[in-house]
Amino acid sequence: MNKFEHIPLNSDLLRSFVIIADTGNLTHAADRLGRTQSAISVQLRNLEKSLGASLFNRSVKGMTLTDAGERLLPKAQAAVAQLQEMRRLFEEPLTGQLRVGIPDDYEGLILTDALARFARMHSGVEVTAMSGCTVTYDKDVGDGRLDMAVCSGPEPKDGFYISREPAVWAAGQGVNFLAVEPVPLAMLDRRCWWKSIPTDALHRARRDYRVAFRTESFGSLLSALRSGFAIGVLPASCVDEDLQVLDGTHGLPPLPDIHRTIVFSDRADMQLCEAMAEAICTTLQGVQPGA
Amino acid sequence: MNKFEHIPLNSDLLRSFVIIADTGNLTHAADRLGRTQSAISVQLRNLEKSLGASLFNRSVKGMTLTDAGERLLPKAQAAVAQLQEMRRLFEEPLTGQLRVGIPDDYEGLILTDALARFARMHSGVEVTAMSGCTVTYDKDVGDGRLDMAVCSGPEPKDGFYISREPAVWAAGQGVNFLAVEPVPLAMLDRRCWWKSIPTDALHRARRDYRVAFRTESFGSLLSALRSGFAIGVLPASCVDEDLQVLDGTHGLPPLPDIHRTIVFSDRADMQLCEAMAEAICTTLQGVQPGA
DNA sequence: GGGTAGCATTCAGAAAAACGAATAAATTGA
DNA sequence: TCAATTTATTCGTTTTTCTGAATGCTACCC
Repeated sequence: MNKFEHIPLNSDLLRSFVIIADTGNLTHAADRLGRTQSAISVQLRNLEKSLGASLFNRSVKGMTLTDAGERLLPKAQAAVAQLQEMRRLFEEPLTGQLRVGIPDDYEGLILTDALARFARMHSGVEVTAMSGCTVTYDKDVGDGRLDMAVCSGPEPKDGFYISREPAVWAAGQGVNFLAVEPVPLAMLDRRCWWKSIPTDALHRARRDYRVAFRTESFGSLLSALRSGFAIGVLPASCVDEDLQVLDGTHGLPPLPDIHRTIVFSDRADMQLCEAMAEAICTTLQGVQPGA
Repeated sequence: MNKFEHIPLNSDLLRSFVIIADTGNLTHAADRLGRTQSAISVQLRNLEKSLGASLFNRSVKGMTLTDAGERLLPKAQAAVAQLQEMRRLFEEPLTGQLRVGIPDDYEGLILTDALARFARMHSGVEVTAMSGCTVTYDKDVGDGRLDMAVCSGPEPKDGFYISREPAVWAAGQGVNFLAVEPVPLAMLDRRCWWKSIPTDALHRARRDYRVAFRTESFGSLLSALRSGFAIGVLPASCVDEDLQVLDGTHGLPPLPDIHRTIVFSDRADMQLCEAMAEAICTTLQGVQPGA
């Protein structure tokens, strides 16, 4: 009288699902879950079988959600978050100091939310945030000037892989750059990968361009694009109703994905880092669906 | 870079926790979970270790929640329910007919909620509910006149053990029966265990009593007690602010627990039964905390 | 066309969890 | 005091899951 099928979903499988969706990559997900790729592959297969629905379109570029997966994701995220929250019920509050570096580009805009969330949850921790360019963080963390840093770029760094999203060509609504030659380009003027992504891509596609707008501030870049003055490269999640995405049909070359990683210092208090990483992941999850 | 401690609680452990709390009995919980008693004992130990808190006071009478357990229970229930809900996202709606028997005592009052919940969730199922006395259900289910029935009584039936709660002596607020002899007793006049519980207990304690109120309706019994006219036996969850609980300090003997079980017909559609059982359990969980 | 990245699958072995059965310890009830 | 109930624990066995390493497949990129 005890053989009931209606057993709740296993939260471990669900967690794997969420992290595969975050990273869009089985291998990275497996790494983050502390499992092997084959184990996660099997887990996902079991989850899909148990639900009777396919959750991901597998491709050689990675895993993208199916409609069913898209429907499941927010609920799964909520469930996992709830389970994580429950653990905090019995934990004593964290204390200490934490120096964290976050990019000063679009992620800087988003991640202030993570800092606020963290401050609300762990009021005993004194956080020093530093907003700067990803490329220097590697060294800052290695040298112990930072405890942890969020890094993003076209190549995943060694560290705690968080998520990825496509980079896209963006322009203001209603503007047609199809015929314009050379293309007017708005770009970030930084000593980092942001600068070279658009020009490299255009070079490869042998498309002629001119730099019409140059700025160090990500906010200014967004404004320039919205105004219809030029086109440029943005992370997909930045595109809102004022912007349109341009692609191959407009004669523009494909762009690499942007990968997010967190790097940690050996000397850091990992409990604090972990809590901050959690806040960051949660914040980014809230943003991703709009991507 | 992947060794993180902050792993969400495992939902299987949490489910075990919820069901132990429901049943108040490791052995029954294990039965319901389709595991052995030793496995559940170990699971609980692991959950407690992982939270760093003790969740149950173990006694030879069963398991009762500690303060920590009391705090965790509602969240755990919500989390498990959420996981169960998620499964429904991908299931096709149930159809068919289901004949279910529910007691016409206090549970009948509560379980109409379960019927309503079930109807809302599974509109394709035609439910026929029958409200009557527990003792006849055994036969009705065995003979196939009912697909399932909720049974309650001072002894657990063979079947799907749901939960238990104490029976208590109750009287209207502000009334003092300490000195009254013989005790004025209000009782249910039924051919079932309800009738014999109070009288048996009083006999054993050699306390003199007289039957001051006799009714077949549970509602009337409640009214009689509230009015201060007599004392009687109620399930603990029925005691509200109009009633007081009497115990040994008032010279009244201890009472047995009331056990709830669901029995199923061999010929019933178990998918439907399962869904109904889930609705019933969820409803009762919502009530229990007030017990 | 060759190299690469990424997922699926396989297999032997290791590790973890549960079984089943038995026993200990504690407490209640007769 | 004895019997019954209930949880805790133990132990050898079985089942399940994961590892690690390898292989196949496919699509993409130079």
